[in-house]
Amino acid sequence: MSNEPGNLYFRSLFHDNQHGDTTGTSVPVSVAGSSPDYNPQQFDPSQMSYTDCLHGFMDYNSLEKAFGMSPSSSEVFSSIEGNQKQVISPGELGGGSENNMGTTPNSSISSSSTEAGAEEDSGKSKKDLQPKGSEDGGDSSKKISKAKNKKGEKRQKEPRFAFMTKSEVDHLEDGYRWRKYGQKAVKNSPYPRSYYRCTTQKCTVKKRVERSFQDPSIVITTYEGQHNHPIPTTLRGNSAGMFQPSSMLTPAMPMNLSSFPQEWLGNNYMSSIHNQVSGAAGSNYMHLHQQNVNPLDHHHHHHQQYYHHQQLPDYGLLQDIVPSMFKREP
DNA sequence: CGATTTTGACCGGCGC
DNA sequence: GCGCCGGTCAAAATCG
Repeated sequence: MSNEPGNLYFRSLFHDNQHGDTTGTSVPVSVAGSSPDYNPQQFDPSQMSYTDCLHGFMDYNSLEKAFGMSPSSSEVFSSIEGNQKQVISPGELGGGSENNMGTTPNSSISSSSTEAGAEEDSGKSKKDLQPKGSEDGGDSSKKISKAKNKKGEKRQKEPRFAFMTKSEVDHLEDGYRWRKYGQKAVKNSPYPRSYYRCTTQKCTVKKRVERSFQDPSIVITTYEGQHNHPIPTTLRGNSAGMFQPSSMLTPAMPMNLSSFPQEWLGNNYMSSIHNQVSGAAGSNYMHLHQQNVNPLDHHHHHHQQYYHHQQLPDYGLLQDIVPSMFKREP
């Protein structure tokens, strides 16, 4: 299914520059600056716990362990794999906001927040119908001989990491070079899903990009695998500069959405989580609430992040692994 | 002219 | 076993 389970970190970004994607160096980053309660100091001491957890968690080795990729701890989450069946509740997506996106698509999170009924239309008329065999003459030669992986390792168990981004552009600039290798229609969605692969040789990282069928302004990006090379383009984000809310704009810093969540989970991004995500630790997802964006701020580059996590097919829930980070502050 | 995108076919897993 | 479906391949088209 299209909405396959996965840990989804929902991030919302607002950029005024339309289609600045390929240039990629001007994506502004703000850190929850518009949140009324924003208080950078509150995270540092108290939230150190989950930040710390994330650091460990996002470390790749730890990630493997935590997700049961190493044999020693695999059984820990095997149960989680078994019972995850839930689907995102559409209503939860950005429930608090009104969809006033009509004129200012880049300034507010518009959640359709419709009920599950949205899945109806579309879907029909897939062009994927059977290949009409024959005609055309000699056919058989066109078979694809894929290199078989040697026995045991069939399916890749690469960790997948998905997040949602409110963006007008489908493909977000993250500093890496990607080559598109496929596109498929998503079931129950009018929007296609694109498949990208890192162009660096020997790098097997893949990436899927699709637009939410519920809220077209939201892009769901899923990274798979781990880059084994530095970012080909320029600089990377540093947590130092972005930590202070005053420096909402960090023009020199692209989004740097790497395939690794540690970069932005490890630093101040957590503050955004803490502030903007309201979720029940017991539920399987967290719903987002939108802080009001006042029109005056349109000229600012608001880059707000929301994290929305769902279930992962292979690795279980993030909150199950690191429950502390999903606790709501009283 | 090389690199990338487009796009239909093919593959393999899964459910019926 | 067949058909659906998500994912991938690769030839053709397009881009820079």
